[in-house]
Amino acid sequence: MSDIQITLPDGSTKSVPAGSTPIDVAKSISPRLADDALVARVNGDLYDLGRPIEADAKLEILTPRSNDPDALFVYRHSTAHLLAAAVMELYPETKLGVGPPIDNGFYYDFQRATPFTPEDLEKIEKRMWELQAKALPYARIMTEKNDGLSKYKEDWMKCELIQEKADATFSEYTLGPHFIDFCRGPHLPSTGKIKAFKLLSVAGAHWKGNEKNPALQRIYGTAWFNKKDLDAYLAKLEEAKKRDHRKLGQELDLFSIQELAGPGLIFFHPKGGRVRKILEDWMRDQYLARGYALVYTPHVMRRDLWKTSGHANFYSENMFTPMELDDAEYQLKPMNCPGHILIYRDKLRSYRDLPVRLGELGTVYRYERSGTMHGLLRVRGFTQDDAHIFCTPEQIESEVVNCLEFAIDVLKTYGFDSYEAEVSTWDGGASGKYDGSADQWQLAENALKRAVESLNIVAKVMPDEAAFYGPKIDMKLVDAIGRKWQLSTVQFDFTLPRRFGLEYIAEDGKAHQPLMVHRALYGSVERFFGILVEHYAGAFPVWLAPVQAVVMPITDRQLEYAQTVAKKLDDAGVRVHLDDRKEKVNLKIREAQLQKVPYMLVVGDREAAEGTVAVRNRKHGDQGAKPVAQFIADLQALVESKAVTE
RNA sequence: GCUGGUGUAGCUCAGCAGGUAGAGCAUCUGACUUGUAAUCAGAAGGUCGUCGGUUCGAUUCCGACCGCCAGCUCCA
Repeated sequence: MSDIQITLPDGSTKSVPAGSTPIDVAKSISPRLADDALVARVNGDLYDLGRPIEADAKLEILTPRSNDPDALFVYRHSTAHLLAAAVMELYPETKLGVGPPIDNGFYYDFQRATPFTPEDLEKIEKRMWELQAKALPYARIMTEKNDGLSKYKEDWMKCELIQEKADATFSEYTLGPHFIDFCRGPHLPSTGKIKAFKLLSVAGAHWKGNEKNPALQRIYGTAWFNKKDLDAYLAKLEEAKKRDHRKLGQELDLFSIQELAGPGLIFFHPKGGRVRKILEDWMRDQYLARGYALVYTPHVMRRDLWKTSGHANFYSENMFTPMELDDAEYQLKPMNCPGHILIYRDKLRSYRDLPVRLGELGTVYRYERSGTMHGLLRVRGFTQDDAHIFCTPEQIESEVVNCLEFAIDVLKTYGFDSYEAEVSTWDGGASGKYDGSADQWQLAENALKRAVESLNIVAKVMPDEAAFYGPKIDMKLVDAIGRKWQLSTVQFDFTLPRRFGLEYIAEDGKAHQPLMVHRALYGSVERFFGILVEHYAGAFPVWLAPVQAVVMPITDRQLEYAQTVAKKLDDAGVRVHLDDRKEKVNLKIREAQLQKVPYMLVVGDREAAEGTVAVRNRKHGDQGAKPVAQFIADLQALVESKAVTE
């Protein structure tokens, strides 16, 4: 048998007989490596440790310490198989769907007449650990397609997959005596390598994600290389639960959703309203400072308008149904763009007028399917910080740059340090599903890419992810606990200017069609508000806090002094509340802490005599006494700098 | 919309193998004048999501609907 050359990651080579497996090589390097090995990467492809290598190759042995996302994926995929094997032992009549790894874990889809209960999950998890302890091998078997189909005749979903995806010969993996799965692999050598996992939930799903297909039961789980990582992840889930804006929204009395009014419709309470005003004022001021004009457009408009814009056609399932009025049909607006377009079109525009930037905090109504609403994040009525820019081809690059700078400013202002950008482009026109000319797409996509470059933004290009009416760039922020949220979007639109026949008179004296850019930076004010609540866990920075300070007299002897303190703060523009109840300070402090008020100002006889307040900060506790004027000045400095620490 | 779960006082929750409900907090009243995370006592508060069915009798069992939750699908 001839030898082959194996090149290792450090550049060294090893000569081994052809047909050697990665685990053979690992053993020859060190027993410990062989022991830790999970999976191999051979010339960039993932291989089972026991799969022979036939020719010269680059080899990398992946272990938990490799910190390699592919290794974790294989690990989670194998855990999904472990789940399925346990289910098949306990409930042999179950039909198997698919079981892929996902971010943080895995799932497996099953079809079974009776639903899995939480108790079933416990039973399954217990069985999984039993199979884990047996260190069962994941064995790879090669099968002829025809044999495979008859082997899986009991499992219609697997047959469908084999029909669609399998080559003439395909791989399968067994795990124990009761489980075999059509699967590309690779997998861990044995269940003994799986050290930390937990089943999390069972939820409905449809075969191939199509709701016309049969409903399946999906069991979700999470899996990690070790218990510490698992515990850290579970702690993160707990933390996310604590930050849930729906829970905090109620506890902090920020907003509510009323059953009598309908789902997906938000009521901002006084405290939430106070914060929202700050967000809105900031945004409107920025619009004016950055050369946008503020406009207001109606909430209902004739259906004819929505026919012209095309929304009555391609967007109708997202619109509230029309209402009859004076023999005409009217419809609530799902978008602000047609309104802004009507303002643009209301007079003849010269190239000298461009760019025209029309901005509005426009409340739109969209029909969302009943099961899809989620707190403030997914609603039926929401307010976009929406602007439309009409410009010449020469202007688009600088307009895009301005939008992106603005978007980054939003992130910085609200305390988000990290973000990601995605440029979504078309397919080059191959499918015909995109509107607009190749010239337009090229112009716009180049402008987006150049803008991103000039600002040193790292952006992923997403081919064939554009809207049908134009390319776009989306910004995603990363919050305090590492979650990503889609926020700002800047989108070109080649369709609406044509549909509405928009024009400007250029230097050549002829009418040209302007380019149009949609852009929303908060996205939706409601949604952004929700993201802020979760990011700050309800403890808004001082400049955003609905109540910035609570004055707490210790006894009613200091009531009068407390009132003068509160008045001074109020006069200085501080959002202050006077807690003049006949209650103990301990209680007042506790409640203010729970309400996450940044400053508690205790006033007793000493403070009254000295003209001071005893400052307690929600995070740092007792800060000692300060003259009232000093406290005001300090707080104003925090507000002025929009500080996120206090 | 689909699958599964769920819905008891303002909030968090207990209870009921079918005999019209209970706690803590909040609210109200009274007492306590209190120094950095809950003072004490009393009172009041619910057509047990809605409608219908079974039953002598339903908050409890059954059905439909509505809302909420976890997902699917979709998306700002």
